[in-house]
Amino acid sequence: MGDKIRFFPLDVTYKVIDEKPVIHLFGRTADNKQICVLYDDFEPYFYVIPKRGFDIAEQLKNFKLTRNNETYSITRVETIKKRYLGKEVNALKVFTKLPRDVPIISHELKNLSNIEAINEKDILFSRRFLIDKNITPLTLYEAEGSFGNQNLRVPAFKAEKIEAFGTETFLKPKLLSIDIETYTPLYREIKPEKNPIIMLSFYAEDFEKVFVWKRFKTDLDYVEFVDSEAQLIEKFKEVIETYKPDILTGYFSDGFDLPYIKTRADKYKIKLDLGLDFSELKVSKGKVTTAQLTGITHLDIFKFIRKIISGTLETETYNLNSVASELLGEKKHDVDLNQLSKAWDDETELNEFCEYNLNDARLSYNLAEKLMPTISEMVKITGLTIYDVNRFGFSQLVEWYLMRHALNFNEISPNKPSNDEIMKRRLLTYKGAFVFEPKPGLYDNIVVFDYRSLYPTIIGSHNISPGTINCSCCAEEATPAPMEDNKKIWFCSKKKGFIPTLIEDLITRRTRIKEIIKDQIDEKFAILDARQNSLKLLANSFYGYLGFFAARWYSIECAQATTAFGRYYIKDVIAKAEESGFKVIYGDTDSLFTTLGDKTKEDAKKFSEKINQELPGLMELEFDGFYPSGIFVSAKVGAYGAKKKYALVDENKMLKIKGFESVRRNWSMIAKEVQEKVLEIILKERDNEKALEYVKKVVNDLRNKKIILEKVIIQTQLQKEISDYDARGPHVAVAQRLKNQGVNVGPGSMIRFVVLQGSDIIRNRSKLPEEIKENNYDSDYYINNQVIPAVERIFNVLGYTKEDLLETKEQTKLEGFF
DNA sequence: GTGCCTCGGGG
DNA sequence: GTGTACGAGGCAC
Repeated sequence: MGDKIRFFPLDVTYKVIDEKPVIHLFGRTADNKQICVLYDDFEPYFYVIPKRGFDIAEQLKNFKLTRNNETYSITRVETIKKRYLGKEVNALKVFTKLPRDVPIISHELKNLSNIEAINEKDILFSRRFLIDKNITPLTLYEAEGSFGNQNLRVPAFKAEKIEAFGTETFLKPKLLSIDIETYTPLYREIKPEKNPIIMLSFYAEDFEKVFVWKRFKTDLDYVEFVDSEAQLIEKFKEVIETYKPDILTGYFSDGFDLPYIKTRADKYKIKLDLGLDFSELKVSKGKVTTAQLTGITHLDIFKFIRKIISGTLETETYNLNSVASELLGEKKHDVDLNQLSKAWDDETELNEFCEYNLNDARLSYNLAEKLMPTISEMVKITGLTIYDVNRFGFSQLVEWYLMRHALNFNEISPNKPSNDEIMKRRLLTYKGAFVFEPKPGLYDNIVVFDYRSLYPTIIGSHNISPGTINCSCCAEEATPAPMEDNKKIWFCSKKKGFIPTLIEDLITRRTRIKEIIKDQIDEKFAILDARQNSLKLLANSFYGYLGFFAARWYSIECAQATTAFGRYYIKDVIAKAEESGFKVIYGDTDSLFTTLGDKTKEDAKKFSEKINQELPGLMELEFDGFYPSGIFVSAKVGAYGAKKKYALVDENKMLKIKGFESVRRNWSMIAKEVQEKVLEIILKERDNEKALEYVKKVVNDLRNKKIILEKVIIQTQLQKEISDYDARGPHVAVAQRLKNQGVNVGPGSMIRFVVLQGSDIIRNRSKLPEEIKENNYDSDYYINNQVIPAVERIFNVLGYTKEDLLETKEQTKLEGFF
């Protein structure tokens, strides 16, 4: 036999060479060199399930289709016993010559009679390969074969055999981060077709560089001048070609940096043929834009953060500054980007912008490095590439996890629903979680309990799965799910289903890891912690997946049964808590907030232990925390209290705010500021009067124009051409005036305005901050439409009305007289 | 409830 | 490329 090499796969694609699909596995060898392992012994296939009692294998073997002078045929057919949603079927595994034949032939077969179903016909060949050969990116494999010639940027190794080699993981892929700054004057939209890239920065472990195409005096050693934007783009290529990263990363680089670079490169007819097979940077534009390079993994760290870990972050905004502050404790440089284009035009020095540019690349790099353990654990659990894990949502991660394991269970994966089916499914709703409405108020000594992984443990413990539902074997003796309507749903009690088995496996793996890391503080901790977290995230997504309209394993009955059990268990624990003398103030889905009353924290812990003795399977109630004080706020509309809207302060005086108005940019700074400060005074200082006085002071300051203009600016983005607006809000009116002044505003322009005093309608009183000479903003507008709504509900809880907040100091005094 | 509009990330 | 594309929240009606 030939040579042997060991390597970590990172990216996979295939090419048709000599009428044969050849898998290309790009990665790095154990001795740290880039490589492409080729494999040509994998055939495209799909499944046909014939109608019971019909043998159509021969008929399929002879199938031929001619279209546009091309012949499509089935190369061979295997008869194979499989399971489909838990039931045994005699399936036919139908092979074709090329991957592209699969959709064409399978589509044509639909017309044949005696076919029950056609499955697994839309699984990308590369992904199919990873599943069938049980290859997981980032883990070590040994390939046997020989080096050969291919037109690639890296050595090609033609493999006859690829086998797992131990459990080693590729821990340190070579990361390179990029960031660009573009020419975008104030009030203009970001426009790649029109405006140039003016700076480009790179950051890596041992490399930092900022390219700029205008010269100025600088002491920054990482700044390198080039003569034109075209040269800057050439540098972009050159650095990637010479640095040879495994992963190219950026913040929102799928949606911004790489598409922008591509648009500019097209303008100069520069080919971005950076793929390791010399293919070009591929930008696909839809509602969601993606940028892909063959062989080099493009990681948009923003996308991963927003899609996968946003739930575990405190911040509600996912811009680089907030995310970096929370995860890294570092911020973006405080630079007014509006001045960049002006400085560029004025030919002044750009040092602070270069520093800013490099720092952004550095932050993305550090974020990518920090999240690498989570990403690679997700890769190892799902078997998908980093590129896919980065872009998939939870439902897709669950789906691919299921598809990978379907093979081990000898299950055929169900098909994706048709559009019609999706439309039907979208219309179906069902009862969700139970919410114990909070009575608005300020509370002391709050104890929080929650069911650990409630839905996953329910699915596991009650064997909830499309393959175990209403089985005939248990029709007589099974205990049905606690549905409140008359619907009778039960799940097999004799045989564990496919989905419950997988979800319990995830839960027990996680529990085991949590046991191990209890007494581990070394460098292994980060990896194990990332692993347990990934396992949790995936397990938690199963329930949503079962009820997700586009899911292959969709089952609304399973989703319904899951929430029915959930309601049963939370109501059960609420009743038991009250029986035991705790006063329940709030409960939602899987958690329970009670006040201690005359009980102690120890009593609370004992209570959860007692509950646990009665719970089935892996279900468990946890004592989640103790908070000296907290506030629950009522919702503005509807008969319900405020779901998920509360603020707590813990024993370390840390404020935990949930569900308050997300801080959107179309709120003025003063409104955001007041809300945060009020919660702080009430919960930390326990001084309602002080909070009230604080608001009154702000209201008063607004009346007396003592609040600076900067804090009352409202920002709204123009979404379309001014003429296309039916509803002409204030920002549209301001944009119109800007346009009349000759400023080119259009879709994307950020309109900043201040509402001035007067009696006219609001849009006629909205002015640009630059047009305003004194603080003649409309105090009443800011008081009534910004500041008061931000805190009104908080004060309602404390027994104050809007009127109390609005009393001026003078009026207070007057009242004293009466 | 439906439909329209806006935001988000990036400069 | 075994093709194709957001998701949630506020507001007016």
